[in-house]
Amino acid sequence: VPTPARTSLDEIVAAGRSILESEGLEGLTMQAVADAVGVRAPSLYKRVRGRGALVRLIAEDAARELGAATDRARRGQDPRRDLVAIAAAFRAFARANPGAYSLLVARLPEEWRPDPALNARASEAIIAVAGELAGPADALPAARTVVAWANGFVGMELAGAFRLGGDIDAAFGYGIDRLADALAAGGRRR
Amino acid sequence: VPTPARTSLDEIVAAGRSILESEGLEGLTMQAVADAVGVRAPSLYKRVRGRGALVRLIAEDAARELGAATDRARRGQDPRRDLVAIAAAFRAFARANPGAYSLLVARLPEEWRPDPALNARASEAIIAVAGELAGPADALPAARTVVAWANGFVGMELAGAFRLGGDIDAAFGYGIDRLADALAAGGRRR
DNA sequence: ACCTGAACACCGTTCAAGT
DNA sequence: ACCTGAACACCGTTCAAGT
Repeated sequence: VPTPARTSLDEIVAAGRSILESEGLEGLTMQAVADAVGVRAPSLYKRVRGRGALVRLIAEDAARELGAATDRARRGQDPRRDLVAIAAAFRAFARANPGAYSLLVARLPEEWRPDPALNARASEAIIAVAGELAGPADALPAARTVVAWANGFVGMELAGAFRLGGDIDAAFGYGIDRLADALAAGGRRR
Repeated sequence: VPTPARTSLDEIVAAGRSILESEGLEGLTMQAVADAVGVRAPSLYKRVRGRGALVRLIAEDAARELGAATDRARRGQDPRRDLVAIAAAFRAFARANPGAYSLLVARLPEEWRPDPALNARASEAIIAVAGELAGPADALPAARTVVAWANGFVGMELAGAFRLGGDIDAAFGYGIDRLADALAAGGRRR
């Protein structure tokens, strides 16, 4: 007599993501997830290979969401406006999902890391726009400069590393403006 | 009859840092540290409050080292040269000490985090130079832009996030050049 | 004063046994 | 086909007992 399924992979991933946000990565235990979905811990292994695989599924779920958010921010008319809008969407996602965002940038064991293709997809929009601003020859280093800045800014903000006071929103605006100027100037130089 | 000390706090921190680099943060267990210094795990608690405190001591040790390295890179003659040199020193430290560097930027429980003052000290040099380039009015946001970019770039490099090929060294050079241009231009505008 | 074994509560994971 | 309790190896940490 087959036992009816009492949970699902989607439910497990969603519960895990919620626990990650409220309890952090150390709080994301198989026991906590099992409790949340109403099952005993060993049962989780019917649907996930283990904790590392669950972490990875959560990261991939978040990467897809981040990619969709940055895509929505891009309108395709004015590259500079798009750059600002994508950066804002990126930051908004990280602030709304600090646990998941940290997972996307953390140095984790290989098996825990999200599919590289998904991570690439999450920076697709910003790469395209950076290329439009800096010119095709500099598209890749320009995109890397913007993505690195955005990742670093948001990461420091989440880590509470901006401790000297001042207006963080203004610093974000200053940064994206200066970067947009710099990429456009670098492109014109050729 | 007092037992002679068989290890020291310095030795424990050094062993912990070495294990962090070779085995990662999950591999940094009290057992592994105890083995490395030739003592049983409970003995470590005579010198460290617990694993979180040890992680914090390691992070603070690394922050001091990073601060010293960026200080050495700054000569105080040409701000633009200094900016490039400091960024290079920053990146070199992170590549030589990826485990410790990740600790400095990771989102960790409050008790594990290094003393904010030490973290601030590690970015002191870059803040001063960014101020010289961008002008006193923009010193803080300018410094934050540079530090965010450097943190983000190095973090992505360590996480293996640059997967589209191309020359990573060139991208680093491109970024620092564009940022130096942009800060100087932003300052002149006033 | 420092070190140790034993113990406790907690992990992740496996697996035979249940339905 | 899915779920479970029991078990195993491993954590961090405490503490009484040793020297």
